[in-house]
Amino acid sequence: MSQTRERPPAQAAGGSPGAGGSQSSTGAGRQPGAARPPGRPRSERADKAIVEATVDLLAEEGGVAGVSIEAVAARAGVGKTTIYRRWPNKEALIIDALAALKEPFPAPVGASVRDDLVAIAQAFVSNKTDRKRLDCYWSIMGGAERYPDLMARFTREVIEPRRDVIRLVLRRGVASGELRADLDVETTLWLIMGALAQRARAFGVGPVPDDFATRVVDTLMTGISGH
Amino acid sequence: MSQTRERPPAQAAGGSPGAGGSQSSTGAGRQPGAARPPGRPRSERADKAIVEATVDLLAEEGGVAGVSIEAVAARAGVGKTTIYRRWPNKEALIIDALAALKEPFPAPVGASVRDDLVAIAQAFVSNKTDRKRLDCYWSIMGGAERYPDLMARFTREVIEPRRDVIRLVLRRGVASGELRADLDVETTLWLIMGALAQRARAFGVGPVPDDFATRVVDTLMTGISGH
DNA sequence: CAGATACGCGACAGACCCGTATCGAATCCT
DNA sequence: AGGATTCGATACGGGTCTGTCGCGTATCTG
Repeated sequence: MSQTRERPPAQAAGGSPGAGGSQSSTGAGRQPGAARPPGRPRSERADKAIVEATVDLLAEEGGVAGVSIEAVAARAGVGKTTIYRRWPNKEALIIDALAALKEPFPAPVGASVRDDLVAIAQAFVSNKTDRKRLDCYWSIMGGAERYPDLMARFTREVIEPRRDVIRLVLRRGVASGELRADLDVETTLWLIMGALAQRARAFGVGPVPDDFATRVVDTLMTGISGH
Repeated sequence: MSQTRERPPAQAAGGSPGAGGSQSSTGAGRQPGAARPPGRPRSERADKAIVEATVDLLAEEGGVAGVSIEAVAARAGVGKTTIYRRWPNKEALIIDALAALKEPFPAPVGASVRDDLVAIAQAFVSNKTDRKRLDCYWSIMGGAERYPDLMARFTREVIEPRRDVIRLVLRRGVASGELRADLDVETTLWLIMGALAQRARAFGVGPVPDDFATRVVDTLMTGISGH
């Protein structure tokens, strides 16, 4: 869906590229029966540098508009040619680069649903990778009308899997009786994610306090009603 | 804080410019004792058109980067000169233009705190002006690191006053006993605003359903705990 | 009326970016 | 060795945007 140049991808495209990265520069994921093409193989090092530079820029610049191919090339220490040989344009590059943020999220199994939710929420606002993910989220959602495909794919491949983790925890809570039997899972999801995402972005009122995750979960657990 | 040109502002700057807009093109808010400057007065019509075009573009383009002076001028049917005569650069223009979104929000006084919250939440996601405000919010927050002054001022002058309305309702609920005596007002605020803002931006899952505001408030009121 | 200023329009230099092309050097296979 | 391909670097034409300037016209004051 991204490469339009002559060569076949030779790139991640579904697999987990960051798994090994071991010895040889290539020869790992080669198709059995497909001969290696002649000539110098593409640099995996360049692949990684480009994707990382793209994600970093997206997170820092606060918008797709701030990511220019030239800036990516400079930051990755790579020629523009090397980028255009792999992706036809900026949007395709960003779409592929976002796959770098996919790495899923193991559902914690702690003493209680409350503890699990707190653990997830805590990671959401304090973990470094999660923070980068969140910055990219804001960058993409801000320009969502401009790049709907980008938003759709990011939502499907990065956001939803993480929401699924919370869904799982919530359903487990319903099953165990820790949560209401008639729980509105989706609305609860919006409440949790919304509060965390919004608060994490509001620099004006200072950094996210340590106990914020706890307060969110507990307020939500208990409810605000007086009875 | 914005105009650097020779002339004094002659612009809103604190007042409510959209109130009258009645007959004469000027002569309304003139200082008693200060003589009117010679020459053709600045067009109020251009003022309004520029500000409106700026806000619209900010909401539509999904980012500060998408607002160019040239686009604003074209959309407002105005020469670039007319803009540069009033504001020194894009950021100053946007800062002033956002004042157009200030109009506060009367705290509803309905039968119950729950009804008030639902009313506010409903307006938040369905009212047209509120939707534009929300789009601007996303645009600005996305590029918050790039334009911290812009975000700070927008937060202070547009967002916080509206949060204050909800704070008031929540405190009223605590006083009347409808809400818990030990309510964590700020966290509750993040939960409500976060859920609404996030959901309103997630086009991928369809438009905001009519009952979303109700579900958010009720889930929050009741809590999710099983006991 | 004359003087002062604002108006919309278009031109301009400088900056940035896109996407392509070309270069010599490097890397891989046969 | 020789052919194929990629590498980073650089240059290019074409586009958009910025902020300034000059033009002829419109509007207001005295």
